[in-house]
Amino acid sequence: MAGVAVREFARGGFHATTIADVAREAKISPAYVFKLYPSKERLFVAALQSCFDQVVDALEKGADAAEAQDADSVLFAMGGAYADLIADRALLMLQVHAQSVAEIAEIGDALRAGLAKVTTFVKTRSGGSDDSVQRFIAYGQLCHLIVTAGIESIPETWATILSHGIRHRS
Amino acid sequence: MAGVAVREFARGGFHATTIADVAREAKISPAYVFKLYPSKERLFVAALQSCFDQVVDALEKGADAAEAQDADSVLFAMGGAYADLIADRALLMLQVHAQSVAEIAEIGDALRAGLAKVTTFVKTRSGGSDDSVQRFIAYGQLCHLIVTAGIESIPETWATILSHGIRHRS
DNA sequence: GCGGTGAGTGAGTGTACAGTCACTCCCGTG
DNA sequence: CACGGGAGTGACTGTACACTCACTCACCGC
Repeated sequence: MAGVAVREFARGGFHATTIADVAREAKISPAYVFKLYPSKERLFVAALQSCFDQVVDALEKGADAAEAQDADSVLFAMGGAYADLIADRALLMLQVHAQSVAEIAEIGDALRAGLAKVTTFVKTRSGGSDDSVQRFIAYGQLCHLIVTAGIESIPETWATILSHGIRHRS
Repeated sequence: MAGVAVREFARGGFHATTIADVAREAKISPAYVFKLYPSKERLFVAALQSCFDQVVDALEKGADAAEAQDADSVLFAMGGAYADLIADRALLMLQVHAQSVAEIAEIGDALRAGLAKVTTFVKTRSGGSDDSVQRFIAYGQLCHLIVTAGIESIPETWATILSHGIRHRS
């Protein structure tokens, strides 16, 4: 259910995705969605929490698989794991959409909670400096821009400057 | 008119902002908005173009005011100018909203055009390396995250890691 | 066989919004 | 004065959506 909501909200964002969309994809009636979640906002929040859980999970697996365990190697491995995770775009798009409706109190709170979890995890698991962690997140955000704007497939100079060295699939 | 559209779309994003909102703020009737722009999408695109024009303008003024003219100094000055420009959040929010509705073809095109302009300008005016320019944009995106999620006013550790050294006003 | 309970739904309701169209008003020109 | 046209609008339409509610049905212990 939350998984379906992730995919649907990732496609259309909060406002352009209807409860009927999610219900159809989950093969239940719209009315039943409201039995499970009290409002559209809360359903979105559930999807966002699931999204951040998956991100932290992926980062952890990436870190565990790192060859060396110094901060830079771990951060590098985490970056690779993140790139793999968001290959299908859904988790990435959901974060971007969440950012754009963060003014809705419940969603803003969930977004901050998710970022707190990710940032804290990256810091403690990698043991890197504050600056390294900040840079890790900054390049993650650049990655979001590249994907949402479809920059990776543009051959022009400006596009290659932005996406140089950023890993992605297909 | 485009200025009003920037402010209104920045507040609510594409889907949650109505033509009536923009019309009210511009003190004209909704019907007349459709005389000036053929669709809501095109109005949004006009706002986005105006937004990127202002960004490039601000970067240019910042670069001109830089003390030294080596690449790093110019980039630093541009960063400061950008921080000043987006102090009122409207231009920043509009970019974030644009990212989240970039799947709408006309908007995606306008977004890419804007990014092309900004990136190309930063590269040529600063004369910095591709990597420096990429880093400049990456930290710009981090800045967007900090503002949209309201991280700058959070005293917790994770929040200070993300917003350390990022300039902002008020 | 009966009452209770949880899973699930069909059929609505009220409202809001993009876009349209026929129209008025005003101002400058001949 | 007449009149052409640009600036601007009121009133409408069709549709879509969040949310509600009374209801059904299957399954359980007794």
